[in-house]
Amino acid sequence: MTTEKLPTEVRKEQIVEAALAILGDQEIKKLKMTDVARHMGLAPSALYRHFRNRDAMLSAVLEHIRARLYSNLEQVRQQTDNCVDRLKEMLFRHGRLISRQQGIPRIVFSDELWGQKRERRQRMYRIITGYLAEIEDIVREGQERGQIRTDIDAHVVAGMFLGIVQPAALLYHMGEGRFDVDGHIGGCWVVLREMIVMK
Amino acid sequence: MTTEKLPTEVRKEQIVEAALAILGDQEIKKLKMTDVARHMGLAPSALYRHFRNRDAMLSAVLEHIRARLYSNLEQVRQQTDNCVDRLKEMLFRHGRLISRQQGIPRIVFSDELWGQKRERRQRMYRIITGYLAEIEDIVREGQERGQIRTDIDAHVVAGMFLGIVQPAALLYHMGEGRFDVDGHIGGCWVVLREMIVMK
DNA sequence: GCTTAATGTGAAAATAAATTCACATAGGGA
DNA sequence: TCCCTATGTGAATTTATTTTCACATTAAGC
Repeated sequence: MTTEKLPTEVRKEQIVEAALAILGDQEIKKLKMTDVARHMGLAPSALYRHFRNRDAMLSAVLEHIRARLYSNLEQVRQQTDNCVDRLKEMLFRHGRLISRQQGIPRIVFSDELWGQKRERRQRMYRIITGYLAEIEDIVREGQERGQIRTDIDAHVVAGMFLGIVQPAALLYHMGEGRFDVDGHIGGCWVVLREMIVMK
Repeated sequence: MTTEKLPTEVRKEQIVEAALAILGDQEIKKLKMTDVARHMGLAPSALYRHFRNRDAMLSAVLEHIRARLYSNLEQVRQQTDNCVDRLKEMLFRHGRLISRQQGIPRIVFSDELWGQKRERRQRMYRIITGYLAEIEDIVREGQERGQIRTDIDAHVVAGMFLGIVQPAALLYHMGEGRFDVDGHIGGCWVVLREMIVMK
């Protein structure tokens, strides 16, 4: 087989995307080098030109996810100025990530990625807690601007955000797409909004 | 090495417990036959006298978990009659399961166990949704007895239960025990209680 | 056009884990 | 007591996957 040759930068990106595509797909399986390679029409050994080993590849996948989550955050900040709307938007975007994007949310609770290597597990932990801290910031800003009740702890709100979004991902994947993510998130948002908006 | 000989019934139980102990332990790793065997001072091949293969063993582990969760439910039902108290008790028991028991909550979101085999994934899905249905029942009963607000959907409350408990498990395991499960659950309970009790 | 470094390949080796198998033995029941 | 079977063992064997390696090829710069 003769395959086009591309610079590493591009290939690295492609490999990460292939990995994500595989993880996001129907079947829940271990991410195999062979699969990733096949998905891109390369020999498995080609992957080693771009990543030292499987581990390095997984780390790159993780980094990609981190970037995605944070860019989402950035976009929402620019999209609207109202903190309640920002929260809502983040919630629904996350929902879309679960049901329509590639395997990002699945990875968040996957042994596969953070399970084995301690260092990676810690990185994942920091990604999630960092993300939650950002949500917390949105809430706090909303409180300062009088859009959100001040007698409710911003940290608790961030916890509820995770509490809405994470079980949805779990049930969606375990239920093989049967679980109604949008419905769940929509319903939860009504309750959450009710609870936090200034009356 | 000369090891005592025990009847299968006993051994099966021991094997499942060894598996759970390993999963619950510090290091998050793939459940290997070798590890389970070593944990009990047996040769790996001995395990095959009791389970056809690794898969059958994992299924037994899953069944054990199911039984544990449901017995918890049963105990709480007998312990108190007040539905709000029952909910609280379930929440805190689950918290203890996360931070102090063997690896049950970790398994709930583990690719390792429900990831590969479709049939097992579906079973896990049914276990969780069934458990939530029971929580929902507690809520509904509380509503009928006038202990819980009726203008709030029992299903939503069950969803929040999962939303409190599951992220706690995730963060506890990823954070290597650093995450304060009791604090999280305690805090959430205050909010939840506030939201659902009849005023 | 040539050179060469980066990228790709297939086959083989390394690693890892599950599983099988021939043999050993404990211990409950005739 | 002796037998028979369930349980246990260690040493292969199988299966799955990652990783290495010697060699091929492309494309970018000279």
